[in-house]
Amino acid sequence: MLPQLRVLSLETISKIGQEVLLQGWVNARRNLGKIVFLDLRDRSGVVQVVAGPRDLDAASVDRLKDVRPEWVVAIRGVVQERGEKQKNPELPTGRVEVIAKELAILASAEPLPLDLEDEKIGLDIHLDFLPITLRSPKWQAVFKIQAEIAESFRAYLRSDGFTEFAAPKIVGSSTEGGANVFRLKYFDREAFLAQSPQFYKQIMVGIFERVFTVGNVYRAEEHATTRHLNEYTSLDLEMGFIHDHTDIMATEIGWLRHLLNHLEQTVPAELQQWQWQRPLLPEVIPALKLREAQQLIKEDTGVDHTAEPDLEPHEERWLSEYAKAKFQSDFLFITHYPTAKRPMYTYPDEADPDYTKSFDLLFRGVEITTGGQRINNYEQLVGNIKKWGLNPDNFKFYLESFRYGMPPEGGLAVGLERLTARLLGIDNVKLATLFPRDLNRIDLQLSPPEYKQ
RNA sequence: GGGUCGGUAGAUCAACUUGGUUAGAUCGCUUCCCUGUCACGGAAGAGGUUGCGGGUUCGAGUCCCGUCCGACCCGCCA
Repeated sequence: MLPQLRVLSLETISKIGQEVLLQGWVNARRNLGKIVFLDLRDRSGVVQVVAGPRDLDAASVDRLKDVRPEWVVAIRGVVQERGEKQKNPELPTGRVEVIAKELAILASAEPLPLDLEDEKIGLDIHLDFLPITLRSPKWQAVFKIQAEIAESFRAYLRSDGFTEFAAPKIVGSSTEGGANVFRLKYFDREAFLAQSPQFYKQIMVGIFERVFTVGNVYRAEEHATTRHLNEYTSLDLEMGFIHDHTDIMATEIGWLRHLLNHLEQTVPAELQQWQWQRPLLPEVIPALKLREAQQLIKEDTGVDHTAEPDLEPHEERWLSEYAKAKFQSDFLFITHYPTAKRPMYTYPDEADPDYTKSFDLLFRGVEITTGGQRINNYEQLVGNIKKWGLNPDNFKFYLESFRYGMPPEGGLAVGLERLTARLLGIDNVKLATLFPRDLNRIDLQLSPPEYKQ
């Protein structure tokens, strides 16, 4: 067997003539008879290994016969510059190759049930085989990018005086009303999976002024669309001492600008895999009041939805097209949603109390953010809880923050998977989710028995 | 919850409109040949109760009914 050497990533193959230990998966195997070429993949990339009887010991030659794609192997060899005719300028490591001297098999692999390079794999098959489909560079790229989106959120906010906290996922009362909650047994009583960290981030404003949290939230809605999940990752921020909701919008614009630069700096190759088109982000994202937006749609299409409390999905798409053409922006804020259709903590506009100081952010046809100013006055908040038909006793814990001094504040929540999907032009949000939970799927456990093997 | 569309080798699809011997193709898989390939190439081969059940018919992958599964749209939301 091979001596235990340290792992040498492919990035370090710079010194010609160096002896290295490579550990990775076999990406491809080209058997020319006596000589075998292996493309070996590790976290840093892919490199060609040349395995032939001239340099390889007899036992390794024997083991080599069995090696197939996705087998995990360790190879001791020497880095060599390729001959002029053998250089492949299309590959990042096409200038070099590793001459194998010894090969050990760390794990065998059954033949793949699908083709990792196949771009047309069905959604169902893709999701059922996520543990292997995610190995392809294209899907690796999605989730590397997603990790950097979350990283950018953290980095930007931290630099702006925000403190990160972890919000509980098991909660004693359902927060927002509206959306359905997952119920669960909590010892001898009932509890819920959190639909949002809303109450906790507001409470935390009373402590740190500016906070953010990144975590999963749960919605028990029986929807089946390309933009809904039953578990998704929410990027939440909340900040005190604001003037109104526009301060929150300004914070979001600042982050988005940081985000685009951060991605282009940290994961340029991964963006390129998805034919990255940098979103149009003007200095100030255009903003329309809901009623103004509906009026525009009415004028253009003749369909009068100016009495509706929210936009329909096709109207969101229409408005995104409009904003792109009119303002050269892939983003569009819609503000001032009706008070009656927003949660009880949403701040009403003093000038027009039927509408709120709230906003959604549309990005390439889909809503990716909801935010706004919150009611920070204790009496007003209690009054609203009653007005919404809720019992203030159930909100005592939450209300303590406001009873004992809460500054004017507000915040927002961004759907991480939706943002990822829209940034990369992925049609279905499930494909921008590592392990999506939906109506029909918790990994394989809700799938038909024949898939379980 | 309402609506629309779909289900054929391991994968991606064809054959369905107009019913007709042994349901094809590509990739993958197996065996053999090959020391400069790079998604290597070449030769041969295996692999399908056409989701399931029933019906119409001399005959059904194809038409009809039921059922299961899935995708998409809507409601709701991020």
